[in-house]
Amino acid sequence: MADELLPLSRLESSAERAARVLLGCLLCRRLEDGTVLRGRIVETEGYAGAEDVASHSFGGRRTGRNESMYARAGTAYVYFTYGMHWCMNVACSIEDDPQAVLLRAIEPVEGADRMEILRRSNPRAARRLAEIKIGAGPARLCAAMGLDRSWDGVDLLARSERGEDLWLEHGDRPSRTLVGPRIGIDRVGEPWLSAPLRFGVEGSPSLSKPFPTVGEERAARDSAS
DNA sequence: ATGACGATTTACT
DNA sequence: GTAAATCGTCATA
Repeated sequence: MADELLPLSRLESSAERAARVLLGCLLCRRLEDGTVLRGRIVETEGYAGAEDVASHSFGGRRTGRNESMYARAGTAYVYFTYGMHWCMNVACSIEDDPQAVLLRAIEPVEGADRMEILRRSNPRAARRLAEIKIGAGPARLCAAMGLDRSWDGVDLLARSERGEDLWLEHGDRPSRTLVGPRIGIDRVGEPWLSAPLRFGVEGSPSLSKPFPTVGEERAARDSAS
């Protein structure tokens, strides 16, 4: 199981299912000097494609920026936002169906020291870094892994032969999965505003924000295989 | 060419 | 809790 690439068959489905599948998987990066970084994915959000008002691909919108959303499952969609942050998604359907999963948080598994240096290289690095977990947020995740536009469109289900690389591996499945509404989409209306498409690994110290603890959004048994 | 905006984060009251 | 930071992208003209 260890060090095995995630197969296409695990990802090629709906955004909701793929967002669950990616929990526990390892986001892996090889740096220029050969150092390998591994982070366990502990928080994700599904974006359901052309029907989803909160998605960059709502209404079939297809531009230079979001073109990677329309690619085969396993393709990275990395975009720049708020004039200073990078965020990373994984496309999760067939070509031309723009469903994707936003990676919202990782826990360092390997190379945490380099992740710390990478996040400090951000000009707006937090003053109180000790209180902020490495990778606990979509933009913090990209900072820790050193990701930017140059990784947009990369196939995460294959390894490159030389140089830097980025890929996905199997990892320990969460024993329980947290579910809640997505973050930062306040401008969209119902039902998408409160659609339960945010998922988290219960007990992880690296979640970007707490999950709701009442009603139907309470932690539920993970039904993914 | 211009203007509005953003799947965030940090600083500050 | 609220506001600022900061700029690539897209829609409009």
